[in-house]
Amino acid sequence: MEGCGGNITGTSSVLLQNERLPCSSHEALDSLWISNSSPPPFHGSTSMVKFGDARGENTREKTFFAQSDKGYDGSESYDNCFHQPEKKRRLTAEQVQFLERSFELENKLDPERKVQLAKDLSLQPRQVAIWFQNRRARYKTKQLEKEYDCLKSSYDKLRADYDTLFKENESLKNEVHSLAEKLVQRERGKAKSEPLDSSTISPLNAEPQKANPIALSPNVPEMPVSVKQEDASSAKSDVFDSDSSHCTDGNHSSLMVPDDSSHVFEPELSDFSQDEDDSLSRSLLQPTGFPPKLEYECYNDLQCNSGNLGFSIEDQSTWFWAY
DNA sequence: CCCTTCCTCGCTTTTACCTCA
DNA sequence: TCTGAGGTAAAAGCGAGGAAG
Repeated sequence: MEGCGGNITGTSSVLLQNERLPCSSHEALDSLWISNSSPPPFHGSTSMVKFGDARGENTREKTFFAQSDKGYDGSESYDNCFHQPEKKRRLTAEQVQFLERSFELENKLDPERKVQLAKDLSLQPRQVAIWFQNRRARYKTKQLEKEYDCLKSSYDKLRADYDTLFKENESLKNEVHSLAEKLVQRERGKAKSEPLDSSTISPLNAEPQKANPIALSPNVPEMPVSVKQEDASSAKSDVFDSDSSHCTDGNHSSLMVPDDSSHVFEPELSDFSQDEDDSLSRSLLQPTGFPPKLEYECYNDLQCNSGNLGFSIEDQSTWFWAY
């Protein structure tokens, strides 16, 4: 009964751990092979010499062998040892360490390797296979967690970039807004200084005011209503009419900001002759280069969406993918 | 083409072990 | 110090599906 004594070898622990009948023919052979391996496999290979030397350094290992000792040295008889319902036994730290090293080399088991590992660790080949299976599952979980963290950090970065750009966009829009307001006031002053003669007011002169979105914007408190009314009676543009059909909610003034901005960035209108002024206005008022109609129509919604910085959906897709 | 066997995988259950009140 | 509840990690069970003979 020395095998059940305090000096529990790897083989005896195997007997403890693996008393369940194997469930397949090859496992039956495995079981026979394990129990018939005369020298304790722990001492049979060079790797296991180290493995055996490491024993006792780990408390869990101690626990495991203490339990084994209890099974053999305690009140329970030898028969009880082998006929009581099998209890799960955690692999020892050394066994796990050995399996981990093997897993690092190759996370899949071929039959020969499985048998060899089982032999080295005094485990059932099935136990080795199950350990690898569970280990692969854990590895996969970790990988998923890593991927999640990676994606999350990427998302956070994109989100921060977006917030920055959104604020910048808002700031620029406010700037455009205020400059447009100044421009309207300047236009009003110019209109007052010049006599209101219908013959002198060319459609081109009136066009900036007609196209002036500020005049329609309910968001601008300092609205030059008088100017609007003066011109609107005679110069109510088709643009407004056509736009109004799309902007029935009256909140689309900002859609026309690009027009304003084109004026805003005019050098010094007073330095130009009237013809130059007109031609410049005409060129600046050309719709070419402005976002397509779709964007105008969707701009307000896009703003509410707060996820697009005013770019069209199509633009967004390419814009973000550019990352 | 069908059947059998073996293996892996994903999911679930069971068990051992730890922590804490 | 002991104990029981609760939580967690790991070993093992189970069924589905693929590959090979």
